Amino acid sequence: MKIASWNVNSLRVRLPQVLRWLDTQRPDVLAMQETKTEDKDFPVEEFSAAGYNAVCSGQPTYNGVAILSRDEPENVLTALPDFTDPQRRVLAASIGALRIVDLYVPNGQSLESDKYRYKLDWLAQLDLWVGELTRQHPNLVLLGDFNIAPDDRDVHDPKVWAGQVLVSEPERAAFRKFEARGLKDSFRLHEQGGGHFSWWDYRAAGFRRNLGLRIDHILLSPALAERCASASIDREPRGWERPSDHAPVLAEITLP
DNA sequence: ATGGCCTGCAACGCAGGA
Repeated sequence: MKIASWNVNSLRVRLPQVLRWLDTQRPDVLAMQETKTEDKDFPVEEFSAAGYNAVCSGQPTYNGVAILSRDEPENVLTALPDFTDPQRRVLAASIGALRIVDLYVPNGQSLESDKYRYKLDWLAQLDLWVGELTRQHPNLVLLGDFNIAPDDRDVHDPKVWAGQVLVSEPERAAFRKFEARGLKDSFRLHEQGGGHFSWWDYRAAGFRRNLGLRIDHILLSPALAERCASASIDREPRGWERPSDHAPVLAEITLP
């Protein structure tokens, strides 16, 4: 079972790349973020022709999440429970034996911004839900753009980034709470070194110089972490013409 | 070289991202 997450930064612009990537990698599940596409405009038929079911939760201009899967998605949820929010950032679906929860965590903008407060509140509400999810679903996958670099190995220049949004201590503490609930960062099951990133700034030749952050993650419940055969970041699409600023991240799980 | 880009919407600049 190959599971992937990709912040595509506009599905309208990136559809050809997503189709190309699906054709190459053939993941069983692809969770996308920042589709920036209303549900009525979602390219269901293009994905169907590629062999994928699709569920989506979008809005104009901003945010938007979607899950593609080879098997039929069931029990779809499109919001954090008990959290009123017009922003489309959450999509959950059961696919085969797995509960998939696709997240586009708020960016936060800066520590002084109202958007940072919103991010921390959002993460606190998510944590409450994750508590329920871990009890209800032994095969839980929590994945997406977390907009958090969990530790300094995940930052190209920790001194430059110290204390800034995406690396600040309250955000990292929120990430550790998911781990305290038993979820495992699949990438770190297989790689302990630094210098592995999932996002690079469009400016300053960030990708060429590997000035990036690892902020896209696939978290696995203990039962799935035991069966995680590999985890990786596919840098290739970041090198394509007109790329997303994020790379797809992958985890392979050997189901019985 | 200490700043550099991209997207959508609208309207010919802005907000937002990270």
